[in-house]
Amino acid sequence: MARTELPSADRVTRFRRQLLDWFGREGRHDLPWQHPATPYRVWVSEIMLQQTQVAVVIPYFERFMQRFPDVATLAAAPRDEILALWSGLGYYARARNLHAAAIRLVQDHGGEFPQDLEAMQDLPGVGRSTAGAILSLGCGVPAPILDGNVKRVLARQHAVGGWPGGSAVLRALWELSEAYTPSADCAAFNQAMMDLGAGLCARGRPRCEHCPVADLCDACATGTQTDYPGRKPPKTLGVRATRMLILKSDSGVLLQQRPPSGLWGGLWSLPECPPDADPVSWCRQHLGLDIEAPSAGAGFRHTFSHFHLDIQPLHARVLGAAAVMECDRTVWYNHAAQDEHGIAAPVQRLLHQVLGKL
DNA sequence: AAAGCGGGGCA
DNA sequence: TGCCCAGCTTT
Repeated sequence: MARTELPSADRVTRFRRQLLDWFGREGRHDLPWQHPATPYRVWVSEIMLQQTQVAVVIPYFERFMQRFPDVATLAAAPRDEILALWSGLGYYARARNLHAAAIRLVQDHGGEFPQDLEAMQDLPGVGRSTAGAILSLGCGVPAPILDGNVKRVLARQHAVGGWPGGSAVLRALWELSEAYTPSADCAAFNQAMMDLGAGLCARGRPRCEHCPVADLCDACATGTQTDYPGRKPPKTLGVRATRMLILKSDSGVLLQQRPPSGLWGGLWSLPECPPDADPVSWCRQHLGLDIEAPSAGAGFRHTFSHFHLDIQPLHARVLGAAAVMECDRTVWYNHAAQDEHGIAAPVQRLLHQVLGKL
């Protein structure tokens, strides 16, 4: 990749002024975490926003703040309760890191957020961009950010080619972010960059005719906006298959808690029977349960970032007394237990279908 | 069906 | 340092 030239002082000045003028008129000033923009609220919102769009995050954020209004409450909460409120947001390591970081803040920082980039980045789940966002938006300390929106704006402004996941491109974009980020009005500037990237400088159809910095933009000048940022090199996904057992008793549907890390770590899920095993004997062997012959439900595909999972649901009633095997990592899930368990989206979907008929 | 999103963890 | 991992929504 060609070395990216840093902007002239004049270009930086004009970019900042035009962007901030626009932000004052058109920016989002009514997001829940902006009122009040405490470090805690900004932190939680930034973690939620890491892989999720604003509209999806808002209801999760409101519920989270109701239940965990401050760092101390969050640190003292059981992890299961945090995962339950995170259910459906995906990337559950974020929730586990959030809890671990809250505990660290209480133990090592007196329940307050550190005011420097290095200590902030030491918190689990907080990298350079998130640390910059918490500092600038929540603490009034200037620091650059580089989330997906800012990457897109800067890549287009300077026609930086290549996939931003690569280290050279990433480094170039960070240098640009540092060059543009002002020490005065940093919070407004950073919020403005995110708003511009989320709104006008959108991925598919950028609305350059309304963009406050279109006259400065290298990509816009050549009509090549959608070439930036470069795409991730394609990679064919593998396919795995599983059978999820929907075992019904009078007490509900059987759920098991998954191991604490890895795929759907710590979440509650349905028992999975290997494709080549006989479900009836598998249940007797692994669950100590006698079940009737199962019937197949409608199969569907769930896609992760790195593979497809073909899920075949199998329905069966449990024979005899089912309560005997309830233990720590097993629960009969029913209406009363709803909302108390963290459950992955495709499992949630299956349970939703079944619970109506229970 | 494919792209995108920020950070952790491990060779 | 450079890959691989994670789970949803949007397009």
